[in-house]
Amino acid sequence: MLDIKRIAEDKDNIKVTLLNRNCDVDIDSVLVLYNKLKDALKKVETLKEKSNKFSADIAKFKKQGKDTKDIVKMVADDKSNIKILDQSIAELEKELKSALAYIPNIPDSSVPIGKDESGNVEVLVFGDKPKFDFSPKAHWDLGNDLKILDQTTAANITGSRFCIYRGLGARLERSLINFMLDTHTKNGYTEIFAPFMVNADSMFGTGQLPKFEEDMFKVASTDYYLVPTAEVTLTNMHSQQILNQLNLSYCAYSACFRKEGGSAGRDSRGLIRQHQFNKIELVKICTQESSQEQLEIITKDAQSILQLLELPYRIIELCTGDLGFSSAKTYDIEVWMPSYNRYVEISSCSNFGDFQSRRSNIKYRDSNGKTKFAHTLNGSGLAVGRTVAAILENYQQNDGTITVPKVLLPYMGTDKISL
RNA sequence: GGAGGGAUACCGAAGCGGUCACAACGGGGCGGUCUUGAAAACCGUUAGAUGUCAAAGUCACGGGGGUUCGAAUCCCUCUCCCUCCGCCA
Repeated sequence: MLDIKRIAEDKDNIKVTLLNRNCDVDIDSVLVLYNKLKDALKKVETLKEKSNKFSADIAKFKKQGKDTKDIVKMVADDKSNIKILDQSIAELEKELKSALAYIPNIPDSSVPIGKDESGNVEVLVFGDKPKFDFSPKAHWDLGNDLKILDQTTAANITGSRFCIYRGLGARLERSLINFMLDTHTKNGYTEIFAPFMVNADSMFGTGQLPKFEEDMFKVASTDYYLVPTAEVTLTNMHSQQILNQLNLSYCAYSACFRKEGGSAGRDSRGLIRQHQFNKIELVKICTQESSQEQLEIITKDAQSILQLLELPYRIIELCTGDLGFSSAKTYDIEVWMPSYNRYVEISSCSNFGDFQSRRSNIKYRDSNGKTKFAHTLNGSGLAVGRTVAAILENYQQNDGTITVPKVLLPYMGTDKISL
């Protein structure tokens, strides 16, 4: 949520930045609403002041035994006017709030300007892509041949875009979850295990609602949604709070649920795009001054998993046209996927500035005792299913077996996945 | 699911129709006096939103609605928490 006052003060600039991220919201009509609301508020507050004063007089007069009939009638008349005005104010506020709810965050000034993903900037390449002296297989074929992944059976019991992990496949998924959480808690993140269902307020707070309702699974006969990411639970743990202590760091495992409505037919094979997948999420809540620095840290912490797993990856900075709705600045981490012959997103690390904290009302007191909106950040650390896919493909051997990455040995209990 | 009890500032809690939200009283936090230092004691300080250059003002006692000239206080409703009973991993 943007600050309406900031929009009013910096209208022209904000129009340009919104165009840069391909958003064509009519800012002028929002400001018309805002001015109408301000006028109505001024009017009603004057009336309220008057009637409050007279009401206090009534109490005084009664004590003195004076007659209050006339004054009571006068206040009663004002009251009915106030009621009408209050109703129109409530309507204006609702309209303004819902208009603001659909306006995306303003990109940070450091974000490269671009129309779409072709404008993204590669900022770092890490590791060497594996060279195979045989024809490498895709992870779904490897998983099928090794009998560790089974989409057919999952389609049978649920539907498309689900997967069953079996034997060492299931063990690999679980090992990665534990390895990632262990690594992040060593780096100072507090581990959280939170509900997989949240209410609509939480979904609004982090920006999934109202605009992206179609992307979410809603639980029938309840007002609850299945979380699309643990970002929702971790960030909203502190909604409606004034925090005394900041620079909070959380990590959590959660299953994530997404409809993937707009991607029919894309990545339908394998683990890349599922309706349900596991993810370790990192969330930071910090002061306004430190969020830029914290974004670099959270990105580094997410990368550390890939470095320890010795998987080749690169980092790109998203340009204005490719930035997510709530984000002010985002680094995507992409892992090398031999079967795609390109890098595939495995983590997205974002600084949201005060966009989410305005929505979910997360504040802190600065050193002068003034309350301010906190800054929030998050990053995947990492998407587990895609990590499994990357390990299978990058660590495959000529004989169809998979070498287990060294750091996973204590978790896997074996150095090789074979039939 | 049944029956009760609650929700007030960082925490506990008073208030039960106008004098109690510039929120009593405790505790905590912060600052100070005293002390070699600490403890204790004493003194001071500590609270939302909106608005404004600053004020004034307006709003806020879990959320929403109602009664009243006036509601933290009365009524309705929703949410959440606690206790007991029932059911149940």
